[in-house]
Parts: sequence; C-alpha cells; structure tokens
Amino acid sequence: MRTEQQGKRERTRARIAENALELFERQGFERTTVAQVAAAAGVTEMTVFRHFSSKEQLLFDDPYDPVIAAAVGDQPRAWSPLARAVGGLRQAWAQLPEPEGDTVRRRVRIVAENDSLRAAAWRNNAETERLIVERLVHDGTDPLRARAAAGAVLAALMAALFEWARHDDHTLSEAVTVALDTLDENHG
Amino acid sequence: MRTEQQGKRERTRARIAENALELFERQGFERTTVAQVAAAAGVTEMTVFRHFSSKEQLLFDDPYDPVIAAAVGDQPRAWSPLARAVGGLRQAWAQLPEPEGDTVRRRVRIVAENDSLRAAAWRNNAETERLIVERLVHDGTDPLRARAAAGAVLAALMAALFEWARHDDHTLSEAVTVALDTLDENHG
DNA sequence: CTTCTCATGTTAGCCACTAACATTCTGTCC
DNA sequence: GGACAGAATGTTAGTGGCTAACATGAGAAG
Repeated sequence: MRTEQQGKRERTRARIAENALELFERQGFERTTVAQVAAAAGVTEMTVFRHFSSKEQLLFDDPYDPVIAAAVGDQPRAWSPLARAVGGLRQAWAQLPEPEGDTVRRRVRIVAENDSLRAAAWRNNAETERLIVERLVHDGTDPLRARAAAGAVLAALMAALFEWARHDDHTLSEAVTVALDTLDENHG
Repeated sequence: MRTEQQGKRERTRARIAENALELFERQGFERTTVAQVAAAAGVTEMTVFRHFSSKEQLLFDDPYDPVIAAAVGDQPRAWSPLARAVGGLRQAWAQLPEPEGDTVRRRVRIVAENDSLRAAAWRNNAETERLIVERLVHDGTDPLRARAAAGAVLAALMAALFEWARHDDHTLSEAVTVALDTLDENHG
C-alpha cells in the first residue's frame, strides 16, 4: 500500500515540527539552527527543507482557509466592504473549532514575540488577503477599499491570535470576537 | 570640518540606493544580488551592509514617523479606539507633504509586487504599531482592542500606498483618505 | 527476486550577512 | 608642511539558510 509510505512521511514531518518547536522555545527562533532541528529529529538538514519550504514554515503548518473568502462573499452586498469582511470573518470563525492541545498556542507565542516572524505571518496571509479582495472587487467594491478592508480585518485577526497566545485569560474565539468588534461599531 | 566626511557618507549611501533601485526595476528584487548592487555603485558588498542593515532596507529608507502615535493621542478620548487611530492617521498625514520626485513611488511599486517585501514592510511598521498601541493603552483602551485598531489602520495605510504605487490615477493623499474612510463609516 | 518508487542521504555551491583586522582618506593641530 | 586621530572603505574568512544533482536504501508490486 502507498499508505505506509505516506504514513512514514507524515510521521517524519510531525517529528521535525515537534522538535523544532521545542528548540525554538528553549533557545529562541534565531539562535536555533536548522541543522540543530534536523539533528534533534534524527534527520538531515536536506530532509527538513523537503518537508518545510523554509525555517519559518516550521511554525506555519496550519492551512489558512479560503473558507474565509467564501464567507465574505456570503455577506449582504448592501453592507460596506468593512462590514462584509468583518461579517465574513465572524461567520468563518464560527465554523472552525477551538484548537485542541497547546501546540497552536505555543507556535503563535513564538511568532508573536519576534518581529521577523510577525512579518512572515503576513506573507502567510497574502493568499487569504488576495481571495478576500477578489471576492469584494467581484461584487463591485473599489479595489483600494477592498484591500483596505481585507487588510484591516486580517490585522485584527492577527492581533487576536497574538494577544490570545500571550495571555491565558481568553479563549481564541473570545479574542477574535473582541478584535472584530473593534472594527465594527454596531457590535462593539 | 566633519561635514565633508558626512557628506561623503551620504553621497555614497545615496549612490548605493539609486543603483539598487534601478537594478531591482530591471531584473527584479530577488534576482538582484547585493554584490551586483555594490559593483554598480563602485563599492564593496561590505560597504553596502554598513549603510543598509539588510538588502530589504535598500527600499525602506524612509523614516516611519512617531508623529503618528502622537497624533493618535491627540484625538478625543471619548472616541472608539478605531476612530482615534483613524483620526490620528488623518491628522498626521495632513502634516506630511506629498512626496517629490518619483523615487518613493518606484520603491513602493517594487515592494507592492513581492510578498516577501510586503511582509518586510510590516516589520518596518512594527515600531509605529507599538507606539500607537502604547498611546491607546495609556489612555485606558483594552490592549487587544488597541492592537486590533492599530493594525487595522496600518493595514489600510499600506493598502493605500500599494494601490497608489500601482496606478497613476490618484495622489497619495487621496488614496490614504479613501482607505481610511473605508474603516470609518462616518466619512465613507 | 526483481523492479519501480519514494523518502532520505551526500556533496557542492549560492547568497545574505557578520566579525576582525588592514588600509586609505580627511580634517586637525602644531 | 608633517605627524596624528578618526571615519569610511577594503580584505578575508567565516556562519547559516537554502537549492540542485546525483546516490542510496527501504517498501510495494509483479
């Protein structure tokens, strides 16, 4: 069966990601070398890069969903671009489950504390942003307004993620809700 | 006089930045090597890095102003965090002159077309964002809301910059106004 | 058992970036 | 004008992220 080889691949990938996370927590992202991650996972540097396109991607496993763009499109076309984007995010978020375990939180925490990684997160969002903009423009929104709305909403989302990772006093959903409400006076 | 040495330093710096911009336009950012930039400027690779902390910084000369944070603080404390941030940006922007020459536009154009550089622009904004957040939190705003508002406003600002660089049909001020209005229904 | 495939290893190299030390150039002070 | 101090640049020798080309080894399939 092909399943066994795929299983092996997935296990290797997971092992690399786990070891990377631990090392990053212990010594910091920048002071950790890809060679160290590889060694800790019992693997070659080359293999790390075959599973993760860059060192940063060791922290950005999570697939960022195009579900969001669709949800934005679902909002009433009479609403302002910002209201549609906020509404879309709220709707998309309601469908996603609260993350299990603490892996996500540990990853986000590391990202939140490093300017370069925060920036890298934006590169990771680029595709989502494009999809939202595309959706809004398709429905007649001015491109500039569409980009502004999409960027603003993603900025709020990232603020929520980072703040949630830093403190233990909110669930992720709560943080996202508060952040989005800040952009949308009707609810805040 | 010390002025002559400083003048020399500035001239070298300017020469490097100019040559870099031309090369980036001709061959693209990633396909241009720092060694090429150095050679074009009649200088060593080492010298390039003494003037610019990284290859990216060759495009981010412009000092991002803490004026913005102060302007945010000037807005009525009764307003919502988002309204204060938007108002602050509007006020700060009104003080700054429309950029002369086409250098700024050419730089932004290159940044706008490259995901990595767009991300790098966020790292460049990190300090501004921190200052805005600090200002809002100091005035009693919840940290999460402060971060969301600051991020949203900067996202809108960047959308304006990128859209302005791409097309010739707006002035920068107009683009910024439209982008900020998108976050602020009172004006949009 | 052989053959094909896919994960992994090996080697060699590019490029951004840094550190340590050497050089040249500028302005100053006598 | 000549010795000196300091700043700008050059040289050399790395480290670390990342890629390309080819080699090996272990499972699946006939």
